[in-house]
Amino acid sequence: MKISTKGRYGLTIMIELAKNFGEGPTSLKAIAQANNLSEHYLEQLIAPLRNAGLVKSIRGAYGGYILANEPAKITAGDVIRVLEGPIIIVEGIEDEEAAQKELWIRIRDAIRNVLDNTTLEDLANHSTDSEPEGYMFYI
Amino acid sequence: MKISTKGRYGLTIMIELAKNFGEGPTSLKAIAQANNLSEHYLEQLIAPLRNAGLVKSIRGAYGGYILANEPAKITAGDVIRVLEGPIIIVEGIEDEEAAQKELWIRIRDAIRNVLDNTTLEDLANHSTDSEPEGYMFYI
DNA sequence: TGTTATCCTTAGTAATTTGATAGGCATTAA
DNA sequence: TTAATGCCTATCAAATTACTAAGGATAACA
Repeated sequence: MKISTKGRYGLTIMIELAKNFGEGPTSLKAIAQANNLSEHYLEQLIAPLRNAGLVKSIRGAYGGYILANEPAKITAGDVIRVLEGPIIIVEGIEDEEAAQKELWIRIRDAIRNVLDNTTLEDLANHSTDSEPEGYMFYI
Repeated sequence: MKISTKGRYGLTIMIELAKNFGEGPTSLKAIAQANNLSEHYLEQLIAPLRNAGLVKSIRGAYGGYILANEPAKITAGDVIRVLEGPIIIVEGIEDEEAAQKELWIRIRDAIRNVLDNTTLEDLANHSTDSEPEGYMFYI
């Protein structure tokens, strides 16, 4: 179980757009180069973000993308939900698994709380406070 | 992103063993039948649980599995970590993604908190308080 | 008007994971 | 000796992930 590169790269895109908010469109090419990612792959990630109304596109030369809303009004949850799809699917849980229900509800609520209370503004401003390397991200 | 059946079925096994704790071994066959699952598939899930020292096996006729410890001393985190592997891999995060670090840390800690504070005893006793159907588990 | 930079769409694909199924050997209680 | 169980290895179809490839549509700008 993990958060895939879809969610991570998607957040990377959105944070870049948050940093450039109010300064006109940012091209995917610029974002891809700045973060050393495949532009083609990012195109596939931003498509659902556009469909979800989180970003607006400006076509043609010197076009690009802009956030559809202020960075303080877009949460990490908005982005992750679009790109990672349903998290903790325990839908259609069997009666036999009823004992586990409480656990999944607790985990779901804990994650929701973080995702819905962290905005792009939070993430864009935190930029490079560079903690020590070697920290780990296993639960 | 989701918690797969590995984690769910694994918890199902462990909760059954918790219910039968102190009453001798429980066979996988019995657990499989009670929960309408494939016995062969459960074998593959319990192998890592045994290797991790969470359960002990008793071979031969009328054998089965028992918890290696009291239900109150085994947490959901012990089980999930073994079966689901690393959660939220953001290891080897790039410098460019530094802005996201705070988010992953917050989510990691929130999930850890739930997993490490929910024991098999909690889950085994909660059994069938049967909440209304149709609740959802998307984040 | 032509060029170029960009968005947009579809298709393909190798590697990995998931969720099993199958067959058979090893061990032990009765 | 038999039957019940754990244990081990292999196989496999479907889905997902993380891309790559190719090219069309649109619009700024010279």
